[in-house]
Amino acid sequence: MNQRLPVQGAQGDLLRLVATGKAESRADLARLAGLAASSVSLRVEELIDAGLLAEEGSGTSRGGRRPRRLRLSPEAGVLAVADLGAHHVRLGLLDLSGTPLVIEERPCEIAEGPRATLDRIADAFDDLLTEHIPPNTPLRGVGTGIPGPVDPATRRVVTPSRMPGWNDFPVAEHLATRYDLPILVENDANLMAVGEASCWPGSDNLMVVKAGTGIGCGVIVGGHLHRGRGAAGDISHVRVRSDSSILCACGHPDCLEAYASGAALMSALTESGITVTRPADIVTLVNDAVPEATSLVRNAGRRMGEVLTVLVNFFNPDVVAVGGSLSAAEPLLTSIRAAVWERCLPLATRDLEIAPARAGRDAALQGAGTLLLEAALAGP
Amino acid sequence: MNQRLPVQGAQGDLLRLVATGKAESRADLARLAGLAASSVSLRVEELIDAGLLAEEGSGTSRGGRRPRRLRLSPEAGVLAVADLGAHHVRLGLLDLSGTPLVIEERPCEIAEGPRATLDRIADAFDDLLTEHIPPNTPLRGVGTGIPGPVDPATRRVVTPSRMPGWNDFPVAEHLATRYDLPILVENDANLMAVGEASCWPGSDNLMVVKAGTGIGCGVIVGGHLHRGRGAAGDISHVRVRSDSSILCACGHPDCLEAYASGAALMSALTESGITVTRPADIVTLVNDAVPEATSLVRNAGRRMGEVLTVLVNFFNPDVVAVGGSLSAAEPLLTSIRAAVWERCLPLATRDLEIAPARAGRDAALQGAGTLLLEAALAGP
DNA sequence: CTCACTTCCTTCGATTTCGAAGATAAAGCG
DNA sequence: CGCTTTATCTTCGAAATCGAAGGAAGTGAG
Repeated sequence: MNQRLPVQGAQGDLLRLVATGKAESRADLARLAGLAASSVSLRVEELIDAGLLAEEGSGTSRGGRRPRRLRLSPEAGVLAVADLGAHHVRLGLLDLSGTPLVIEERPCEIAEGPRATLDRIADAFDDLLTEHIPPNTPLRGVGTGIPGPVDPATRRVVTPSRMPGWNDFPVAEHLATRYDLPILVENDANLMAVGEASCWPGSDNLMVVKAGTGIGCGVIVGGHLHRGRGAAGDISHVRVRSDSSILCACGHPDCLEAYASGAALMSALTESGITVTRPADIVTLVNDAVPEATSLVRNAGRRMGEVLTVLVNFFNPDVVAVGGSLSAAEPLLTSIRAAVWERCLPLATRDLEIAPARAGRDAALQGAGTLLLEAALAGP
Repeated sequence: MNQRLPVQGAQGDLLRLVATGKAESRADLARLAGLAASSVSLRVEELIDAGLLAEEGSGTSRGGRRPRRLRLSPEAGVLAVADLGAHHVRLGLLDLSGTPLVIEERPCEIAEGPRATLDRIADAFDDLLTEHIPPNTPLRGVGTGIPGPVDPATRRVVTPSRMPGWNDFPVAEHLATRYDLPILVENDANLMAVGEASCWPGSDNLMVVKAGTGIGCGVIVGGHLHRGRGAAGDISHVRVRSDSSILCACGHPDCLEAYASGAALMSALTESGITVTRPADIVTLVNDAVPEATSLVRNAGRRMGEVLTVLVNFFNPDVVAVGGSLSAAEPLLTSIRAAVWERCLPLATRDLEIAPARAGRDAALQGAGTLLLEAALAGP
């Protein structure tokens, strides 16, 4: 099982370089792969014969002969990716280079349990495939993001909150019964981090914070997703300094999540008599200059910033990217910045960029595409 | 300049595998390097001819013919490494596999400035070389640990505290005037982390805390030292929760260092009328069951544990190793463990080991050896 | 002890990869 | 417009690498 792309040896590296957009010509490939130009030409020839690569016109000259541009062939295949949320799923098809072919959002209650949910996703994939993709184009991989911790060893969901019936469920195995393909199961914040990372070329170490209903975080170290033992990236259950004391769902007092998550802000607003149903509503209130909302968001940013201070000193990333629905509220980022600049070591903030996420709503799907391409190219 | 080992192509990989102790025979090499057995034999032959490898008897059988054991030749060369402290320097010579040949400690005031200090180290290297090493054995690399931040890009010291005259000094360039060799300049806690990492086979993600006069920390991610932009691993200037307020030397209130460093503990003891001159004295007091000392150490451990909680959740390492002179005080580790176990996510602490450092006093020197071997083998 | 089996290492022809040289194609320039 | 320069890509002999086969040296079972 797990049919991988029909490539061998150096072909995989070359295909990866073209798919990730790092190389567009044989000359690029020779430079980046460290192979002789002649070897590259041979391998490329094979890849074209195999229908994976295609030549497409010529690129722009750099002072000499114009390169013959290489592209992934449309028939090379597609990837089916999904990002599962609490009440809906965002899913779509990408080509092997991660370019979205079709993306849509469907309602989907995660509380219905893993079987129903995963089957719903798979059905949606089938719909999209028959509707948008020529029948001879092969599916090369299937992946999904999960709003909870995933054990990378077993690829099962582990002790998720708000996901009844999912604990210890073998997600990858279940999908494998429907697809004889590389299958990816990963935490949603991690996927988002991978997707975001490709928007920051030159930055190898990133923290990507997802500020939505909850607070997620993905970590990219040396260009690769850092999983640790499966739980890496959690910042929501860190204790924050506070006068009062709020008990978090995890059983500990004063977790960041209890003060700064979208859920926490929403219940605080409700208490002051303002009704909101989604984190995005908070952003609207802030944009309408409702003082209670602005103050709450500013406070949340300061608290997140205090936590990030510790992590920036320790991890010393190039970039902290802030995404998620709450990130659209400007005071959030401003307060985070203020807290980090104030307290971090000058050496750690010297070249640090704290910025809004660049990848947009499909970051997680793009990230899934990146990881799936790796999986499809990985050794036998 | 920077004469590297006379190896090319795959030879480097093979030499590295033997030097790091991962391979002991041609068969091991073939397995680990992914080369054909025949190619390995050829390369090994060349390395033996070059005087870098040597055959040494035979190993133990695994059910068939006994392997012919491979070792680094003693004439392959030596590495000169130093670990600079505030008032002394620990330095020595290693063979290419990192085995100490001779190690000694000399008094050395870092406050005398970089030129005097580095020349003193180089003189000591010369002494050791003439005294202990046959004259035809080449020196293959020189490295030193610095008790302050080092910019990995420029290999200069950056804004160090307690190192007058060192700021922005080009340490590597200065050493390069005396040695036409690979030169390593690295923060001491980072070196210690690298040395410690080799004592935890199978663990790819480590945090190594050095609890001495100050509090240092080195991070190993995926088996490699994580430098970030040069400041990674700092945990000493993290704000801790506290009722009182102490101003740290860095200008911020309530840094961990101001509460839990050896220096802080010493001044607290002095205030209670107990005289101590070195962090090791605190350990003695604790072992003699002096209640003030024990209580202070326990408190320091709890505070360090609280900070580590955040980092363990985020980084999710396999191991947190605690070294440095203070680590010999048992209550320190116990309190750290208690704080981390209590507050961290179960998923993060599931397989986490919080343990005393294994590498001993020469951890940093061994780490320097590991990194220097890499540098000496790296491409031209 | 003999015989089958395992592992280690080398030999040697087949294959792959390389790299220098040349062919192709374009830009810059007087 | 021809000339030089630059860059891309291919050709082809040289060199490195591989892999199958086999010898060497051991273990263990009958």
